[in-house]
Amino acid sequence: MSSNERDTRTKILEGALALLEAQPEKLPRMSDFAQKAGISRQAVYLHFDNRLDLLVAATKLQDQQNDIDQRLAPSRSAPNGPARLDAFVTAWASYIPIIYPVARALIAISDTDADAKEAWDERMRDMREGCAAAVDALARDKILPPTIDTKQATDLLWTLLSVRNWEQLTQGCGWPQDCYLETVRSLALATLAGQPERLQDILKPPA
Amino acid sequence: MSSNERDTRTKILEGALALLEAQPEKLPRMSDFAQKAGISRQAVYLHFDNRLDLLVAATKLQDQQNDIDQRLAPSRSAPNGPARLDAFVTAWASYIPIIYPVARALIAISDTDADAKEAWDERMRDMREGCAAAVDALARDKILPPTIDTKQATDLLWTLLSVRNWEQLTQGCGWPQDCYLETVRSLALATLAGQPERLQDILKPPA
DNA sequence: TGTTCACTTGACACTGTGTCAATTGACATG
DNA sequence: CATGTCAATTGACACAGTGTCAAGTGAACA
Repeated sequence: MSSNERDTRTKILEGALALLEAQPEKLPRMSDFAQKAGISRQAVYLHFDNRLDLLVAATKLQDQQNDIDQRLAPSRSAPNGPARLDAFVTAWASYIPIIYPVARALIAISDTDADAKEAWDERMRDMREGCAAAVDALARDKILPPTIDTKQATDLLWTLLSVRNWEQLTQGCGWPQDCYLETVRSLALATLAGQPERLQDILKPPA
Repeated sequence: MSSNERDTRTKILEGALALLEAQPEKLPRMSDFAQKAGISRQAVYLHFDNRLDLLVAATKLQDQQNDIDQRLAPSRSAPNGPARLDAFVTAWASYIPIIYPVARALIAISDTDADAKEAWDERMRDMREGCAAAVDALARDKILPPTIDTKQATDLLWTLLSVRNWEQLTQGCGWPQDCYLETVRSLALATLAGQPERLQDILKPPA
């Protein structure tokens, strides 16, 4: 039954998401995914070629469930460069905690698996396009500091917004999410939209 | 023979460093280390408990060979806050490319091995002290923006200077080292030493 | 001559991934 | 009712890599 097949597949994926979210520091094994879904380990391979395939499918499900396009809509319709930058930073920075557990697993296997690295890199390339669009909007408004070219500005914004930086600040340094968000917004606006005064109102101290 | 024993040990470590530097994206196996040193795989275990032990020893050898203390001396003797920050950023940012291959291996196994994570975290804690010292110097000079407390400033500087960010900008985005260094210096001074005009003279474009 | 000790050889246990083949059981269709 | 289909199960296997163990070798040293 085709609907049955879908059911099991999504049961695996939702179980996998639950497992990853429960303990983001642990990397579940294929047998853990199977157990969580209530099926045999081998049955997982009836639905996914391998671990990477499963994780990629999980990220796609997650993007779908969280309507990533809608989240980015305010950025796309922003009236000017700084507003666009602000909206994009806010959207992405708010999305990171949601995708973090799966992203973490993908990053972890990227260190040893070239295919996984490619999958993660592609994901980040997509995010980079959002950075590039925001930077372009700033450039059109002639707001970008003249000594910074757009490629470099994009690289900088892209790096500022990396999952690893979010991880270090919120997980490692204990920053609450709203503090992270405010800081990153201020930093982006100050550095790329020439609004250094933003730096003055950064930063509620971490709780 | 005790001197002989030392010889083999350092032969392994130097071989390991050479191997890691040759292909930083590949993670050599224990047998690769052995082969490079011209001994059997099991002999490696006569000198190191395990893979992590070997990698940690390699980082220590590297710190020793590169006289990390001397590199940080200019920072410690800087006459004021901004000079100290500048010297520290320069010293660390210049050191990253040297330690990167080994760091990369350590980070990679950190994703799955809790002991490795602890070893790497400890290394980063040491680096963090340098950040904290620079931030304290700025605070003493009353240069730190008043809304940023020292903990937060330290976290920010620490994150800016992370190996992952260096990796993304130089390896991922293709920035030459001097461009990375200039950018990071400017960013640190603009954000923490209230010198936003530094942002104007950032950034030779990447070659 | 005999002891010591670094090192070798070859085996093994263990973990985890991915593959394969035979079997079961439910369901649908003729 | 008989048949075929198909998801899922069971149990086995190959493979890679880490770390352990035991017996043996050979050179230096006493």
